Amino acid sequence: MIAIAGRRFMSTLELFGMNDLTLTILNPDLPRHERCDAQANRERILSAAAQLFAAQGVSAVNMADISKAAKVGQGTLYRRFANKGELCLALMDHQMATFQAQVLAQLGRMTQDHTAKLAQLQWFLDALIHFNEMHTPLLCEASQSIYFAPGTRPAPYIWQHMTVMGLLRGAVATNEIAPDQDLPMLADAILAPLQPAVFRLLRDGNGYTPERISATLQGLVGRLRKNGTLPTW
Amino acid sequence: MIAIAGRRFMSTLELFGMNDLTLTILNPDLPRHERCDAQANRERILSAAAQLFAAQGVSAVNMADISKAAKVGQGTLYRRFANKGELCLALMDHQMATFQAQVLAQLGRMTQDHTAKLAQLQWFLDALIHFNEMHTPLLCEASQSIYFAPGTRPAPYIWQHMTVMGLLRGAVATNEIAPDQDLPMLADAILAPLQPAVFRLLRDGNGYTPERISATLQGLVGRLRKNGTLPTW
DNA sequence: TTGACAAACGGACACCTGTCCACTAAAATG
DNA sequence: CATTTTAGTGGACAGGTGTCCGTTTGTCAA
Repeated sequence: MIAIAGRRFMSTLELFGMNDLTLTILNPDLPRHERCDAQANRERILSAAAQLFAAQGVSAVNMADISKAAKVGQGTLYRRFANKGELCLALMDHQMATFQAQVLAQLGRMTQDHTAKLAQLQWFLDALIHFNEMHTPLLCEASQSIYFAPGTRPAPYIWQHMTVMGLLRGAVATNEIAPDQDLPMLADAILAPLQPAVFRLLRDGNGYTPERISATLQGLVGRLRKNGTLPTW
Repeated sequence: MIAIAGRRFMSTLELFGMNDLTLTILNPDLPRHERCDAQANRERILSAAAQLFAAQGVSAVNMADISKAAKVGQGTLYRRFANKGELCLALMDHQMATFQAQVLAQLGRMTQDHTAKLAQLQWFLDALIHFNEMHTPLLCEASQSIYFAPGTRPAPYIWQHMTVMGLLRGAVATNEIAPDQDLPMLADAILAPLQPAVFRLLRDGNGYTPERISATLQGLVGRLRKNGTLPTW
């Protein structure tokens, strides 16, 4: 029986790329407990995967390879990470948290400096583009293999969306943009080109540079402002 | 002769959703020949697939099922369609061609009526959204399994991009929008939310209606106009 | 017609992903 | 410490994709 109960749930969250911080915030009280052998295995798996990915590229490595390299059964591997995408997300967890912290700090600074909200949004998009640029293979793998129940979305995307929404709301408050807009959908539209698969298509399929992508998105955001003038930023 | 000639190559193109018109234009002269037994098999496969998809849903049907239902070996199936996505695209070929023709006709009409180019673009995006809406499962399957060589993109997307580009150029010519913009990238940014996978995320993951998506995109396009006023359309 | 050859055929097979389940061992309990 | 509970383990296996290759068959030319 039973056994796996709580574990299954946790992995569902981890699958969404939540780091402990986020997890704690969004789910203050959850089934705990990961046995120490389990934790050791988790770490062996992560480091084996990191090595293999670095050596052969993300797409050339399969789950069996990883379980062999980590000296762990397949069942164990899949118990910790339901699929390759989840594993990739876990590998980025730390860098994701760092990135989020930096963004938060910078936006705070800009607000203190009275930087316009739209300009903050433009900065954020640029930062996000560079983050995507650095982690394209892992992000693509993750976005490909993770299953989304209707009404649910992966945590990284939720965070991005929340951030953009917050800035747009701020821009409404400061009278930078018109208030009668569908802000949630607008945020999704702005973020669409940064979905990993689309981003890769733009980069590799179309040959656009990150700068070019960034410039166009910033142009679009600049045009949101009420008077329609070009952004000064 | 011939009839089916050049079929093999054609299938490579069809994989990209090209109809005969497009094909002819882009590839006036190509290796010919598809044997008549091959053509018969192709049709048996397509109709078997259509039936199975209708009965059980696209994702519930696998290639082995299709080959069995079509009374064809697996090898034959894969010779005709390298993967499920290619097959899906082939199933939409006719409707895709029809849609393209209708779009072309309507845009021609609008141009004759001196409708503004940006308004034409807004109409086009709306039409595209409804096309996506009708074919989401097939489009998603197709976009998932087709491999893109760097520098290449699937034909449906090429056509969409060309259309948007043409309208944007027109809008520059009629002085509706500023000329100093990165039109190719802008077109991609506008189309990004309509990539099948992203579109499905917006619909199912976020619960947006097609109308809501359409309204926001049209808002974005409206803001491209030089003076920044709201669109009259 | 007939012979030759490329195209087409079909099913066995290699490879991967993800699940299942009988067994093991960590941790909680008394 | 002994016992019970339950998370954790690992490998066999089911299911699906796509490839390979020996055999068959349409087509063309003589």
